[in-house]
Amino acid sequence: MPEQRDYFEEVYEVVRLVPKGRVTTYGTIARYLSLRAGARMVGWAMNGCHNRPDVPAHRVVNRIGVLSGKHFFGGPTIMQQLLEDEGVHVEDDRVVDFKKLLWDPAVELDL
DNA sequence: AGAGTGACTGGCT
DNA sequence: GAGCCAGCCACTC
Repeated sequence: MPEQRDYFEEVYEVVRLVPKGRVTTYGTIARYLSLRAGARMVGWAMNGCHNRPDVPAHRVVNRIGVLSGKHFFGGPTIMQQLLEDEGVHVEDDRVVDFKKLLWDPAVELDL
């Protein structure tokens, strides 16, 4: 299997920049990297994050703050526990105060 | 080559 | 907030 990396690496790099206790979305990453592929591919990129040691994929949720990828962490509660451990409250698979915790590189990095 | 699928999103109801 | 629909692109069969 050839290396898909390309934008994969870029996605991982951005995700690694997400501060502890903050979250971001697939669409935000996609727009920031100007991925023609779209948000779906960001999710697919995260699918390969298991090869990466330092990719906090649990900080990446969908646009409404739902932990859509929790099932891919080897368990339905792993992702939530990781977030709770960082001070991010999760209720009914949704991030509490999601809008306030949202981290947008285009904004936080002041571009 | 065509159809199905998905860790998504925006718009509308 | 929640549900439905259409657009989106890479990947698999």
